[in-house]
Amino acid sequence: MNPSEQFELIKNGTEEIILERELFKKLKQAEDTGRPLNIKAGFDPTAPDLHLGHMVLINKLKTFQRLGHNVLFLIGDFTAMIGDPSGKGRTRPALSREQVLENARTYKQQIFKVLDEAKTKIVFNSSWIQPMQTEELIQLCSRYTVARMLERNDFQQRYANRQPISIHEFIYPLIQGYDSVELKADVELGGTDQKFNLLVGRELQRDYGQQPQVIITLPILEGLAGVEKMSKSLGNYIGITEPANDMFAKLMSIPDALMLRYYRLLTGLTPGEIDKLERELADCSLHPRKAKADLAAIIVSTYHDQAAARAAEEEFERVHKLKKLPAEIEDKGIIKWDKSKIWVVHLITNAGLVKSSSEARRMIKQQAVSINQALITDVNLELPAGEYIIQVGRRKFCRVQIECA
RNA sequence: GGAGGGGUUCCCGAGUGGCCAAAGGGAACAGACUGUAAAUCUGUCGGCGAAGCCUUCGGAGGUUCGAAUCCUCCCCCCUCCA
Repeated sequence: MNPSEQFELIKNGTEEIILERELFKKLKQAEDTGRPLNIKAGFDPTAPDLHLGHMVLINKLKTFQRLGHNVLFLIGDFTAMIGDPSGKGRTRPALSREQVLENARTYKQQIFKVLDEAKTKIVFNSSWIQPMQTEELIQLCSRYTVARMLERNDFQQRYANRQPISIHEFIYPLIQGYDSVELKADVELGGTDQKFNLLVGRELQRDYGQQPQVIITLPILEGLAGVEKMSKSLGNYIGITEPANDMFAKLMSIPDALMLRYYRLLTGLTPGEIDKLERELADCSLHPRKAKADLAAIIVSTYHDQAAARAAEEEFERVHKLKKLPAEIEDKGIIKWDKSKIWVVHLITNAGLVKSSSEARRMIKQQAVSINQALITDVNLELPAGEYIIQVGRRKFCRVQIECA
């Protein structure tokens, strides 16, 4: 593939490339010299549970690998150690060496679902930052000024709004930038929120006499509700190791308005194909539900396989369209009860389908509870011993056996 | 060292003695409808076998018939001045 074709492929779905002509030049250089580019991307060692939000970036790394370049998968174990409170006021506990390595292993298991292991090098920034002498660190700090630091958007805002900025937050971008120097990165990828930090890397490389890295920022993916960014702590994420059924169902629950964005950022369809989808949705020749189911199927087959995706779709139809019981219902085993009958409220609470008896009452009142496929309307209902299939809401099911005294 | 602002139910954020289990928004959950766990509408959103009772508003005491609200001490966060 010639450099301009490569360039277009890389550019697709990105937010910004700084600078485009430098990227082009580097691609050309790589082509001419046969030396692949070093593509850097940094990750937090504390969150080995990757979700689709991470995959926007990882997919882009994959694109580079397809084009023959090398990925430097940087685990920021040192940076995480000093913590990045950024407003949250919570210092992270330093992870032990073993813990970091363990997390790195989990990363590998996940990223190699997509990335090419042979073209990926996993590196830890503690290996060069840790041995750094205080003197060196101070020298590093001397290369940047407070005024320039305050250019960073969130610093600027926090400063203006009289919100705290800790000193070490200034060191954060410096170390991240220094990583690029150490790795001689040609390109660094990051979310749009990382733009400033990525730019520091450029400056520092120039300062250390290296060719500055090209920066590529990628959009931040919104989570399930479509309002906030996808993140584990907000609980609005789709993990890439989740079971196919859950993945499919969660994808079906995203707002329609988010669909095309997911297509664009997560599926690897070409811009042309996505434009076509958009047109078809607009003129109603493509049903939104169909479009979303296709999206879900594509994504599920990426992290599982096509058969799993098909099965997940069938299961989804069965439960949500035909309102039938799912193929597999969790068996909660036997519950021993010391009375001759069990009160429904206790039954569904003990089966673990609701957190409290108040919630159980509410669910019954809201006509959300069925036992053996029959709607429960009486909060005071008592049931004898036996096996029950309980359903709460549209998606919580279980089978349980009750043994009464 | 000095002056001031603040800690509220998952999150944001009202509330300055009873009408407060605590406004409003977000998230979440349920029902209806549908095209799906979209959208929209409606409802729910501390606990208890509940017309009643119990526990919550940074922590510990106190004032009061009655406190998230007033007082005392303590912890934590922030800003400004030096």
